[in-house]
Amino acid sequence: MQTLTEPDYRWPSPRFNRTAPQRATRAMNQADILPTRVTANRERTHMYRPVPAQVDLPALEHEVLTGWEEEGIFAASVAQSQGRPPWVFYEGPPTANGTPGTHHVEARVFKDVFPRYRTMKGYHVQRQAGWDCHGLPVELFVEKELGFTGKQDIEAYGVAEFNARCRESVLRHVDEFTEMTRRMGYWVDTDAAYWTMDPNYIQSVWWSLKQIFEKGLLVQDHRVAPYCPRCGTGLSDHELAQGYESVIDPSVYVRFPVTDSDFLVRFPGAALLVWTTTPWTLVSNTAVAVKPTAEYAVVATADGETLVVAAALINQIFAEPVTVLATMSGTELERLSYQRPFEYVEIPDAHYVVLADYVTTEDGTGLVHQAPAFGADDLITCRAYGLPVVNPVLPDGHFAPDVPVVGGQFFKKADAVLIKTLKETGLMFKHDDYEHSYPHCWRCHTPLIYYAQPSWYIRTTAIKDQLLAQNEQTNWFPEGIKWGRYGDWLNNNVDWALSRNRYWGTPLPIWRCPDGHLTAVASMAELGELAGKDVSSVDPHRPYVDYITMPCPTCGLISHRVPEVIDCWYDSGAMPFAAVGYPLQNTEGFQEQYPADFICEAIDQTRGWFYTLMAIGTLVFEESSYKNVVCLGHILDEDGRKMSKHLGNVLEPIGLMNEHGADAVRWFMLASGSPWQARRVGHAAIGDVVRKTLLTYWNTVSFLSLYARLSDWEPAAPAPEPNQRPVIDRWVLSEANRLARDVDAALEAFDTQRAGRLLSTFIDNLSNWYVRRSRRRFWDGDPAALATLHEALHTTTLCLAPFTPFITERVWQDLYRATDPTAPKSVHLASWPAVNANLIDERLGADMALVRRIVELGRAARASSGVRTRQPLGRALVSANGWLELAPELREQVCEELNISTVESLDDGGAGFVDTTLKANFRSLGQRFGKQTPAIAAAISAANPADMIAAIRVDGALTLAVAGVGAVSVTEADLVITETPREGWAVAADAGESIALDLTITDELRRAGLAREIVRAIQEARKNAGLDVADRINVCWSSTDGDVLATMAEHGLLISAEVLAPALTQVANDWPESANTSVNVPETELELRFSRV
RNA sequence: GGGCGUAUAGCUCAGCUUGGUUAGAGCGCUUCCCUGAUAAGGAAGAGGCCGGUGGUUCAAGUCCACCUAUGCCCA
Repeated sequence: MQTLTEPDYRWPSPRFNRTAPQRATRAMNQADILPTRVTANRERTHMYRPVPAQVDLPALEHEVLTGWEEEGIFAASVAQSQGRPPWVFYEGPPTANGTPGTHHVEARVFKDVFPRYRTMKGYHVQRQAGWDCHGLPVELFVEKELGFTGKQDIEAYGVAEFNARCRESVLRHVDEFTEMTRRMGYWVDTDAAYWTMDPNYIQSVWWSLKQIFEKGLLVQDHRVAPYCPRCGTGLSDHELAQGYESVIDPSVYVRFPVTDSDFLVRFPGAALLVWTTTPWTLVSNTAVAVKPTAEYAVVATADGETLVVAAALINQIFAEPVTVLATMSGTELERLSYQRPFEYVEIPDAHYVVLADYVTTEDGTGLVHQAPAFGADDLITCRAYGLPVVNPVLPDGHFAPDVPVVGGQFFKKADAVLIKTLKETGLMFKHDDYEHSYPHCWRCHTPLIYYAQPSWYIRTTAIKDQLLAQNEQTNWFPEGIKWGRYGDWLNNNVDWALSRNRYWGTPLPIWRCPDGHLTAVASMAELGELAGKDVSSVDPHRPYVDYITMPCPTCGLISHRVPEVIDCWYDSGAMPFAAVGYPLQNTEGFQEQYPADFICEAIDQTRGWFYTLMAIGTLVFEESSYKNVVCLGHILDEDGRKMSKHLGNVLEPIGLMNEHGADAVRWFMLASGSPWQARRVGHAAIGDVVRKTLLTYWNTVSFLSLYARLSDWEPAAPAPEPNQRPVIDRWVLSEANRLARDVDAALEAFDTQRAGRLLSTFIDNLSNWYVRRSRRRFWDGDPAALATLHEALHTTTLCLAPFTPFITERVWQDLYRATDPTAPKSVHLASWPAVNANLIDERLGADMALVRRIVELGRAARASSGVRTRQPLGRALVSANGWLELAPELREQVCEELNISTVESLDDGGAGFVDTTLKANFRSLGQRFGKQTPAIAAAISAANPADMIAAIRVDGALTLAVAGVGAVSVTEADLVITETPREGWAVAADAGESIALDLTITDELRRAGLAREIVRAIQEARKNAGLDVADRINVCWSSTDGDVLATMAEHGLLISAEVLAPALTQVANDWPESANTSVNVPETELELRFSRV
């Protein structure tokens, strides 16, 4: 129980699956191993807390979450760094419009790891959450709930009521996001979150729009967008994608007679041949576009016609052979005038050839009919020529009643009568049917019309050069996006179509009077002044803001707000200042927090948030709002498919984290595979990283705690200086310092994958080499070993903390905070580990790598020999570069690991045993000899290896006569030398290194092997009987076998010490009843039983 | 249609920037070894026309071109 005298929060104790280990002392002789237990779990302030080998990670995480919250650790970490240099992070607001998915976890893991890391590095990192509240997706969601089919339903229902429901819908989902954020350990301040629907936020947006308006960059113009004439609304791209249906449309080739007199002098009766699949747009024909760089031909047909077509398409268009009268580039056709097919509507100053890069010569005729009201490309092209936008189609999809022939007809239905007319007037060259997919309204299946509507634009094309310059200053991760996907987008920049004819969004703050004078408004206060009344309590949303009118400052007529709301992407791109209410509020704080050092989202934001942030920052402050941007690949399901509700393959994030642990999910996202690429996520993949890395780390911690406690060891106890410790300790400390240095560098470069690989490699080395090789020292309570592992895990835990904040917090509490009263009360309040460069020993790292390679070879040799490792061998011979220079301590590691008494160098006395093979080192030879390399390699293979080596080792080089090349000097570096011993030895060799085992087993060695066999059998039986590692046993044995008797006499002390047996008693047939566990020693005539003391 | 990625073992992926002759790792499978923390660890085996074609080069998984498949973004 917690008491009031305890000033500090008591982190909950871990759960136990087994009883806590009790104190015991590792013993090397029988006298010492008599029970010396003291009271279990004696209260020791500076001792590790017990760490169970088994761990329930999700349960641990819930305890840690509680601890963080009760102690306010996140707030403390932000408060503690107050006044330090800021490192600025912006949270991109998720659209709070649906249930969060695992893909949301991905970005949020990255948004968490770098701020945590930077905080440890001594920066102050504010982390404000945010919610994107507006937008069509929210409206559609509510429409669906209400069973609406279009805007008429919303108008009938009432905009005020509709928007109230949108607001409520947003609030509903925010809770789910908050819970997911909490569970995954993403430290972001949700209490101080910004909401794009907040009145202060909206006023900041208004302010920025007024800046842009006053620069003359916010203008009204036409915009072509897919539009459902039945629902009376434009459709977003995402809606468009849902509604493609296959339809059969007419495909018509129409003659447009040339009227340019010069051209007609050269080519009498010439006509442009134009192809279209939407004859109804011909009524609005305004121009004909050609590709400037394409070649066009004037051809005479078999029927005596003269037509202009793209040269590349002649064979496709004409069944009969034609005569080419002339060819010319598209550029030469520019401004050529022609007679349009239908004279139904007035289109002044038009009807000539224009140039457009997007025209292709792959199908049709290479001449594209232009109707700017019905095609986005057409509109851009025609606008460049100053051509008018004439639209005879009403918003309901019908031609205006006063249009001849087609008046009052639905646009698609008009095709038939127009085709008939074209045939009658002789303009039709060819008429086919053409099957293709055409967008339809996903709600009512009406064919959509690409339709020009008045729309508000931001002239981003005017600041294109500035945007490119800002992009040059920006660091992209991965780098390819900068001038790849994103750079392309900037280079092909088009004006930003800002307005939406919708309801739930930031209202466009522009008031217009009947004379068309425009007034931009930057705040509710300003609006109140202009309107001449107090409007400070009015909700700036529709419809309320729409009711506010003002006298036009120019002419005094009554101005009303324009009806549009703005693209919600503008909302989110405005967050750097709108989130803090700038400039109405926080004018000072804002300066420090702009621009951001770091933002991060998935790749789909290149044209979304990444762009709107940069564009708005450049428009308003003439500086992009971020310096470094991490751009993630998408998350896919186990089969590589996109996750979607539709497919039913969505991984629910909280469930995933409660099954494997948030740390596991985080580690997977950060370190498994490349974050830049699309990655598959599934239970198997995540379970894998838990086993491989997290549990290995945990078990190393548990191991340290277990043996330190058994030895009563405390980290404060004196230990030798690192340079006085055994070589393997110095090695692991060197590696640990390298780890801190290299992980730091990787995170500095935003490379979590590299950092993750470094960490898991180190953890593997620590557990499966350092601990494995040093176990005996831990049993003995060696302070050097305990201190070394303590220090190595300290570094590991700190480096790992930003990645897996839960498990490292647990370890911090149990190992470090429990033993050091001055330690920060959370690992997340600690600093990044200081690198002690003096402890980094590159040479030692290389030497240890050699030792481990030799051990690997030795294991292979053991396996191929059939002599198990438990059977000691007397001798091994090694041949490897650097072996002779190895410290004796390191060679000793090889002996121990391979259970061999002595390891000698093959070079020392192995001359008679050795076979030598030689291979050419192509890398070295190739650089010097280029084309002649194969001949020299062949000469090397042909030479006598022993002679060559002997010569080279004496003189350092050898001159070789090579056929066709001449005399060539070869050094040892040009060769790969492999020496292998001969008969009677078990051999393994790889890449010039080899080891040979002397398989001679003397009686002495055989008995030593038998002793180890007996020890192992007893240990296994102990474990199976559920004994604790410190329990003592009484052993009785009986045998008549001479070998066994000799072994027991020779190695009895060793055996009893190894298995913690104070008594090792030989019996005849008088087995004590208590000796109830019998041990089977394979292939040995030995009867053996034991009982717990 | 345009742009950008990706393609290597049954599966998941390194290696490609800087070309070098035996292409690696993990998971799964078979056999064996080690075990006084471990859900671990180790050795061996089976499993690869490194998507295809052509080119550059003494030498190509790696560089270049084209093609195919697939994904994303945009039309």
